[in-house]
Amino acid sequence: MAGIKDVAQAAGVSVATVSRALSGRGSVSASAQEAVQHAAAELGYVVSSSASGLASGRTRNVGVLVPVINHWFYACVLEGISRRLMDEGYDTTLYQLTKDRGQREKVFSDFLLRQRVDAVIAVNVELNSEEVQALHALNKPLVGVGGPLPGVPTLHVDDEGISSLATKHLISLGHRRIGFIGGNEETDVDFRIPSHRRTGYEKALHDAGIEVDNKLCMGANFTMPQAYEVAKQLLGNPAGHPTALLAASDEMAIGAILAARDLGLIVPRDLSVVGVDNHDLSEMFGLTTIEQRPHEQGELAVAMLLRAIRGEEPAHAHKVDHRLLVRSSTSRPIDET
Amino acid sequence: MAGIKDVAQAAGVSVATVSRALSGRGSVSASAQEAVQHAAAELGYVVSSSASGLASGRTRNVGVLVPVINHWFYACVLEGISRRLMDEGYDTTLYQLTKDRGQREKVFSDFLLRQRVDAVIAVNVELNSEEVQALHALNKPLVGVGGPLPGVPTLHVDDEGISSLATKHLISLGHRRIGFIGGNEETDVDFRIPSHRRTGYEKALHDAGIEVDNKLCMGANFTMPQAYEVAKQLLGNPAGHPTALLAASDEMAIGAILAARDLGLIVPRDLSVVGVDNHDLSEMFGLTTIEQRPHEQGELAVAMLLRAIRGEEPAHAHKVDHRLLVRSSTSRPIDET
DNA sequence: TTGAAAGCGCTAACAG
DNA sequence: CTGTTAGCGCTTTCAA
Repeated sequence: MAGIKDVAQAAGVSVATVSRALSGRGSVSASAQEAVQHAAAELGYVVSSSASGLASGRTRNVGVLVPVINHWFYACVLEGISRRLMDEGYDTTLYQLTKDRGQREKVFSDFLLRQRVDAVIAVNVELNSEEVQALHALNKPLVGVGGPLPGVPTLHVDDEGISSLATKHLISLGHRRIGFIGGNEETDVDFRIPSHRRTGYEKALHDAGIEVDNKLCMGANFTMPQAYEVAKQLLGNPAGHPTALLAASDEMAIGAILAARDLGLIVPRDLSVVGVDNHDLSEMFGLTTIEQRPHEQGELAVAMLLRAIRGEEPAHAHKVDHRLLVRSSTSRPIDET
Repeated sequence: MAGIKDVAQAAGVSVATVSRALSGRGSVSASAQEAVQHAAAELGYVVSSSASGLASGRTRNVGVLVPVINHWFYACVLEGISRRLMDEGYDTTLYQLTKDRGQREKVFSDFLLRQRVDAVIAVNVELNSEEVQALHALNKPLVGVGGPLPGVPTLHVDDEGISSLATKHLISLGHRRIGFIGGNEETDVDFRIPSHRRTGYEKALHDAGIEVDNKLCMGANFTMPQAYEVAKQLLGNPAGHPTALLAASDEMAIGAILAARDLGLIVPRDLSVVGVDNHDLSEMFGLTTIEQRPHEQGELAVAMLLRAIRGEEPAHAHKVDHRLLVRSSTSRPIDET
C-alpha cells in the first residue's frame, strides 16, 4: 500500500502539498497539482479513510436508518440515497432498526456515536428528541425522509393531500360509497402515515357532504396478501359493497383488485380502485394511483444533507410533489337508477 | 466527547487498560474491567472508529456489493447480512454497482481501497480476477453470494438442481408439454443464473425422454409485468399451449398465472405453474415453488466472512439447500384422451 | 504557494 | 496484569 509519503516523494513535493492537491483544500500550483495527480495514479494511492477521518474529523460516510429494506418504498429511497451519495464520493452505511428497543439504543450509542459517519438520514424512523439531541451534540447533520421530525429538516409527501386528491378523483367520477383500506396499529407506529392518509380521505368526503361510514374502512399491514383478505370482507358484504375503494398503497390496491376479481367483480365497472405510490406493478394492473417518487426523495435528502455538511444554509422541511395518474381502474359508477 | 484518557482517569487506570478492557484483547483484572466499564458508561464513551481503525487496521465494517436493492432477493439478502453484522458489532457499508464500468472501477479504486472496510460480500456481482486480486492483496476477506467466484468462498443455491426439481415435479404429475420462462441477455450478465435454471429444466426433460421444444421457452427480465406479456404469447398460441409452466422466479410465475387468468384459463386445471423463490406473494397465489431463503443466505455469508476475518479455517464454497413447496398451482394435466 | 511539525485518539509492543 | 510509549497515516496550523 502506497502512502502519502510515497506520493510526495514521487511527485517531488511535501506530504502537505499532496494532501492539499488531493483534497482540494488550500491552494496548490498547477504544476504541483499535476505532479501529485500523476504520482498518485501511478502508485494507485488512495487516502486511508481512517487516517483522514482521524486527522480531519470528516469521514465521507453517511449513516442511513431504515426500519426495513425489503419493501418497495424503502428499497427505492435507499437506491436513490446510495446512488447520489456515491456520486458525491460518500459511502453509505446502513443501519436497520428493528422494533427492539435495546438494539435501537445500541445503534445510537455504539454505532452512530463511534464517529463513523458525518451525517445521518432517517427514513421513516421517528427519532425521539434525545436521539436527535445526541446527533446534534456531535454536530452530525440529520435529515428525515417520510415524516416530520421535530427540529429536523425533513422531506415528506403530503399524506393528507394525497389521499384527499385520490378521494376527490373518485367523488368527481360520481362515487358516494367509497371504501378505504389503510394501515393498522403495527404500521402506524412511526409516523402515522396511515392515519394521515385516512384523515385526507375523511376530509374529502366531508367536503363533498358525504358521511364517513366506518364499516367501509379497514386496516391492513400494507402488504398485498393482507389487503386481499380485508378487501374480500369489504366487498363480500351481503348488505352491499362500496362502488370505489381507496387503498393507502398500490400493493394494497392490487390486493383489492385481485379480491374483486375473485368475487367476480369487474374493475372498474363494478368497483373503482385507487392506490398510492405508482409502484412498479401498478401499470400492469391499470391502477389509477397517486405517484410519489421515492428515488427522488432519496436523492433530494442527500442534496439537503450535503448542504448541511458543507455548512450552507440549512434546507428546511420540504414537501415532495405528488400527482394523480389516472389509468383504467377507475370510472364512473354503474348507473343504478 | 469523552476520550479514552478521560475514561482512564475516571477509572484510575491507564489508557492501555481501558483499551484492553473495552476491546477484550489482552487480559484485564476483574476489578479493572469493572471500573473501566463503569467509567465508560458514565461518560458515554465510545471508541472512535477512525482512531481505532488507524491504530489497529481493523474497522469493524463490512462492504456489501449489490447490483440493485429494489428487488426481493437482494433486499432479503441485505436484510440478513445487515442484521447479523449488527449483532456482531459490525457496520454494513453498501455499494450499489451499476452497469457503468467507470463507476464500478471507481468503487474499487476509490471506495473499497480507501480502507474503510475489513471485508467484502459480493451479492451476485461477478468480480473479475483483477478485482478479486486487489482485495486479496489488501488482505480483505471476500465472500460471494449467488454465484461461484474463482478462488472465492461462495454461497449459492444449486440453480440447476432447483429447476430440475421443479421440472421433475411437473413430469411426475404427468405433464409432457412444459413451458419455461427464463431470463434474457440483460438478466444473464452476471452469473447466468437464468441459463443454469434453463439447463436444469432441459436435463430433467431429457431424463424423462421428453424433447425440448424451443417454442415453449421464453425469456423475460425477472419481473411480473414482463413475464405476464411473455406468458400471454406462450399461452395464446392457437397451435396449442403447454399444460405446465416453469418460471425462473416466483414473480414471473405470478405474472404467468395472471396471464392465464386473463385468457380464461384455470390454474391448475388448464395450466400448472411452478416458480422459484418462495416469494412473499407466492402463498397468496397458491404458487407451488422451490424455496430458497435469501435471508439465511445473507446470514450464512456473514458467518463465513467472520471466520475469515478471525483467521479461522476458511469456509469453502457452499451450496444452500432448497426444497419443493407444493401448493395449489400444480396438478395433473387434464386427461385429454 | 509551500514545507515542517504537531497532533487526531487509539492500539500494541515492550518492560515491569 | 498493568503502564509507558511509539507509532498508525493523514490534515492543518504556522511560518517561510
